[in-house]
Amino acid sequence: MGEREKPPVGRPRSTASHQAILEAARELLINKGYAAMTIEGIAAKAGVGKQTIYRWWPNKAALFMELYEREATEYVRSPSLGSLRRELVEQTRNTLRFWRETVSGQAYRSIIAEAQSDPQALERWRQEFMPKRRQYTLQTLLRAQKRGELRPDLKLDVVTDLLYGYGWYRLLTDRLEEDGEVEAMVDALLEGILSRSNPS
Amino acid sequence: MGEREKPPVGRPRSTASHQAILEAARELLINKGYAAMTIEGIAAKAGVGKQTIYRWWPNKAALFMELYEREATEYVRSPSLGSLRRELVEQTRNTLRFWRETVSGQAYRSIIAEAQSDPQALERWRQEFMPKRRQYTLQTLLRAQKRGELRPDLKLDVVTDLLYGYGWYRLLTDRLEEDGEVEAMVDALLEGILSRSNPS
Amino acid sequence: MGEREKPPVGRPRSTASHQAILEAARELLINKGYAAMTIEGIAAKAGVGKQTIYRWWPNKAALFMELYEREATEYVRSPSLGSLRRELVEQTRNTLRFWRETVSGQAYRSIIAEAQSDPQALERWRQEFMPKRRQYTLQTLLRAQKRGELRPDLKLDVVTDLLYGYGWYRLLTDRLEEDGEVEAMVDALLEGILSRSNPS
Amino acid sequence: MGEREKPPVGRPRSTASHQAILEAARELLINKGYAAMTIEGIAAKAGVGKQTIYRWWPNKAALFMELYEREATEYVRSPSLGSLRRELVEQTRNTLRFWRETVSGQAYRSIIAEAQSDPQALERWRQEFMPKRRQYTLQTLLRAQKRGELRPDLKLDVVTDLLYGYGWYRLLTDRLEEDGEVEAMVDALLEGILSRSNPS
DNA sequence: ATATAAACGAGACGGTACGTCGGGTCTTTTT
DNA sequence: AAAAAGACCCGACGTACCGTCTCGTTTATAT
Repeated sequence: MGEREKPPVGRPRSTASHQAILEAARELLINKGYAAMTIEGIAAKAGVGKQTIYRWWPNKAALFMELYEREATEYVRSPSLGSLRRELVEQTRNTLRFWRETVSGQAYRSIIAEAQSDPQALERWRQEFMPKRRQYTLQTLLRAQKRGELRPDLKLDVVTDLLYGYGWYRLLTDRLEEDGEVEAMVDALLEGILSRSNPS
Repeated sequence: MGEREKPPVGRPRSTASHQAILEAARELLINKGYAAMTIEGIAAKAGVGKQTIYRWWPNKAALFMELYEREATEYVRSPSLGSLRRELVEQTRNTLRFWRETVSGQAYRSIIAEAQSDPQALERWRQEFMPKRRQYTLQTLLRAQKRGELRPDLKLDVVTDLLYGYGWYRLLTDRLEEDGEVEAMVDALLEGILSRSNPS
Repeated sequence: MGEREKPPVGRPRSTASHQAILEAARELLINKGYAAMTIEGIAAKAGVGKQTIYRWWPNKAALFMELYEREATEYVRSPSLGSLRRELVEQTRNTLRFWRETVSGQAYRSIIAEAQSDPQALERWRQEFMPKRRQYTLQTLLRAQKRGELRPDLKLDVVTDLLYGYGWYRLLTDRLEEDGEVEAMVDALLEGILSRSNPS
Repeated sequence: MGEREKPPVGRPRSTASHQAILEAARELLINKGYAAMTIEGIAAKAGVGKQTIYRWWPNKAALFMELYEREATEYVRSPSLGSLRRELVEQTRNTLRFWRETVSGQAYRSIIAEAQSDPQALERWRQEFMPKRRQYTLQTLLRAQKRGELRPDLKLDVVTDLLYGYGWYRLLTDRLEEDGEVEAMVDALLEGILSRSNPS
């Protein structure tokens, strides 16, 4: 009945190498930046054969996704704070802060960049990676909708696109510094930009 | 008083080569995609020395900006259509269509990608390139604000970030196909997402 | 006591590539001449990455020394022919013939030429290459000296310089054709040029 | 009847440029060595267009011959010193010293080298340049032969080859330093290398 | 104990593109 | 007509990584 996992034969994967590779990649990224973070360099720094990297990750992007996942969950959550406004502000600011303060934020830029010239990578990423990230925002919106705070006909995916797009745009144009604009953005989105006296 | 332009000495820049380079780059991009569009390849196809390319453009990104500018202006404008809603919908859809239908759209993705690993390129780009693009959206918003359609306290830059972010996000996740979501997005932005009966 | 050869690690050197490189170099030299025999061309013809050449030879000169050594030993020896006169004539004519008839002779000119603008190459060459070549002449002279044919106070290195210099001079001025002058040269060297009736 | 030199039309050759080119070439040779002495570099240093160099000299070798000729005549002569032995020793040592102490000696190595890959240059050089150089040695030998010092059947060209070959060999293997070997060489050549008691 | 299997480090391999350098030519304006 | 300036095409340079491919070695399970 239940799937039978036949126990693996042969030498098991070396956790030491696994760790060394991720650590070397991380350091290279911090110290030299993305361009200088080559597979060749990672292998050398980690004291590992190149093949060992290629055995476990198909490319750099995949390697970085692993780095990213490890750090992201600590920063970005979907907490209940009572008010949707506060929740969205908090969530957006946390995301920008995460990108600003950790290596993985930089990696994220790199992953996005790399996906632009590699359709397969982009597809894989859209399938496996993005939904996990978008769910936090979607959950928040969904809760609010259930509370009756949101217009019932609203397409939540579109709103998520707006919120995510805003974040990406600031990330990719390197404008992650803390300013008051996140509140203004959330306010515009919640209330709309039209003047109430003159609904179009 | 008046600037004195001393006439240039030496062989003048060859417009033929200039054109040939841009054309070769364009064709390579169309046929083989961004990754295959190498400086080496462009030079060969254009019948030009590599040095001639390096003499006039510091890198591929710069070369593509020139390509992009040429095509973009035909697609994206800031027309007066009476209603802000119609203008924003039109503008956003035109932008997505431009990216979808022309080579330059693909190039745009590449430029964004490349800028992520080259801070100088990004800076240059933010200075020289982005304002020219953003102005179309800003003008539209400004006109509406003058007509009294928009809340007077609104930060137009924040709204532009939202609109531009939305576009980028769809571009970079390869979701440029025509769907009804642009209208929904503009509607959410104009009217806000909160239910009216229950303003937060 | 016995030397401990630690077994080599990693992929072993490919003899096929080694051979292909030498063969390609040889053919290019024959067909197109020295100037056209570029590293780039050799790599292409041999179906080999450029790096593979640079990994094993520091420059073209080194590559050719290997070619040269292979052919030279068949032509130039230090045979015992009974008479020193016959031995020197034979040896000198064989050398000129070798240079005249084989590709390596032409290469030799090129190596000499290249060494003139590369002090390190010259030094390496003097250390590793020249002694092997000079030994054939030196052995011949040494045998004769032991037989008592030569003046016992003679500096054999100086005589070798004279003989080798003569050969080089004819090589480098492109006068390798067979003529009677080798015998005359050896005769002058053996007997001296002074008239016996009037020793200076 | 008499040849009519039609007066030159247009801007006359600039002696300033001519001098500047030679001087720049000389300095580059001294300071950076032959490899770094490029046409490009000479033009830049002399403040001259490359074309101006190509207009007057077909290649680097020709340019250096001009440099060489200027200096050589001061060092190497064919003086009468009474004894052939003294004359040959003096002449050979002067030649080596000239090559060792002046820039032109280095240039000579370069010219020889360059001629190896340029048959036309070699031919031109053998016709125009070498006879002028060889005559000093030939004159010395001829005087001695007339005095009856030399074996009357001797081919003087062969002896000149030996002497010149010896010099070239030391030049090209970078062994120009003063040692006692020149005397030993001349002695071997004059007296022969065979032991008198046992003529072969 | 001994086979079998997989992962490992090391490093050579065929390639592709890089960015630079210099050669020799061509095209301007200036002298 | 010659000069300076400098852009042009060309081709080779030596380097950096890519992703793949042997090797000999190590570390497990299966017999």
